[in-house]
Amino acid sequence: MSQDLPVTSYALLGLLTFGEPITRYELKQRADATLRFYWVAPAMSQVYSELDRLHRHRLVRRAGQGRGTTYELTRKGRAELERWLEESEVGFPVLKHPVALRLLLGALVQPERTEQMLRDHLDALAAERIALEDVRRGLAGADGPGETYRYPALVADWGLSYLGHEQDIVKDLLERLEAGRSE
Amino acid sequence: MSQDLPVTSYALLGLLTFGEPITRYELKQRADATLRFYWVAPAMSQVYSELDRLHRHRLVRRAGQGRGTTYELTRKGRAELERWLEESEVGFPVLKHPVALRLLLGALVQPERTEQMLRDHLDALAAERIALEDVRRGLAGADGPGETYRYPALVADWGLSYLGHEQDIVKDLLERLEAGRSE
DNA sequence: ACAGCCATGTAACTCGTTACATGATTAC
DNA sequence: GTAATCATGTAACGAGTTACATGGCTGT
Repeated sequence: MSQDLPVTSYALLGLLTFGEPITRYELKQRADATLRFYWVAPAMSQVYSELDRLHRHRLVRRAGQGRGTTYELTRKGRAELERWLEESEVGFPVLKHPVALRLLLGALVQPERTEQMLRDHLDALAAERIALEDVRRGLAGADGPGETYRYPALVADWGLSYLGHEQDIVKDLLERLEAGRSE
Repeated sequence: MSQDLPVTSYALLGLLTFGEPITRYELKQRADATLRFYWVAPAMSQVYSELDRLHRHRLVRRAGQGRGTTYELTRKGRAELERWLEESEVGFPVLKHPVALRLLLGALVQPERTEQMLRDHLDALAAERIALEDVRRGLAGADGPGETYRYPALVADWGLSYLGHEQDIVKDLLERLEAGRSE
């Protein structure tokens, strides 16, 4: 492999390392349930095209045909995933935060609008947190050192801590806005 | 305007609301200095094409020609930006976090590799924080309620708090990894 | 029977990037 | 003079999305 694939390819390949061979549809669900918290939730059509590419590169193997075809890593796929983890550059996280972007432009709208947006964001954060707590619970029991879900559990804890802190920040911002408004 | 433009268009339009008319080159620098912390740092070529589009829609006005042409909001541009802030859906933040993605796959590499990655990430976070602290200092003095940089200052504080918390989480993860390894 | 989900696939489009190309201005 | 930075622009590409289309399976 002379050139790296896009990161999302490796992310999907990585999801295949947990458990049994799965269908593309199931892989999409797994991505929606886990990957979306710290990477992306790829469109269904992208799951199809990415798996086609991974198959062309012999990094995954199909089993069965037609409806219910499952996919699993090949030995080459695992080796390539390990190589990528070892050799490729990691890169800094990218955050696309529409709420922060709109807060930046708060001067253009009524203060109440901005405050309402932050309150709505608090609701969304609470919902997101519940979803991630569900994921975290599903990992419990096999999350100790050396166990299957150790690393996924660490990532989930990371996400939960992030969401909790985000809630704290937004509450604090709301207070500062309200305090400034009544001056 | 029957259809929303991409969010990045509004982001760039929004950056034009602060201060005097600027060139596209300066707009790119402004984006690199501020927008990148919570949205994206668009490529130079995208700044050109986005401003072309904004100009086609009469949302920005050019002044001068050739080298040094500056851009500023039109009245229509400001109205459209306000409309977008009021009417469009906000959407949940998207985080693309290569470090978390690799931590998920920690089982595939030597533990020392993962720990080194987290230490490198701590360094990167410290550097990012210094850069954002510079930005924050530049806003001080006009960041009170009702002042020009009030909202940008709130966003910068948000970012600083986020980075600080991220540092704490990563330190904690490192300790958990090291503790688990010596069992 | 019918609704809803499961499941698979294609086509068109666009956002955004990288690579390429050019030349003016400034600092040393 | 020459290197670095300022500044402007085009072309090709690719990742990822939305929209479209089809049909099997399952529960009521």
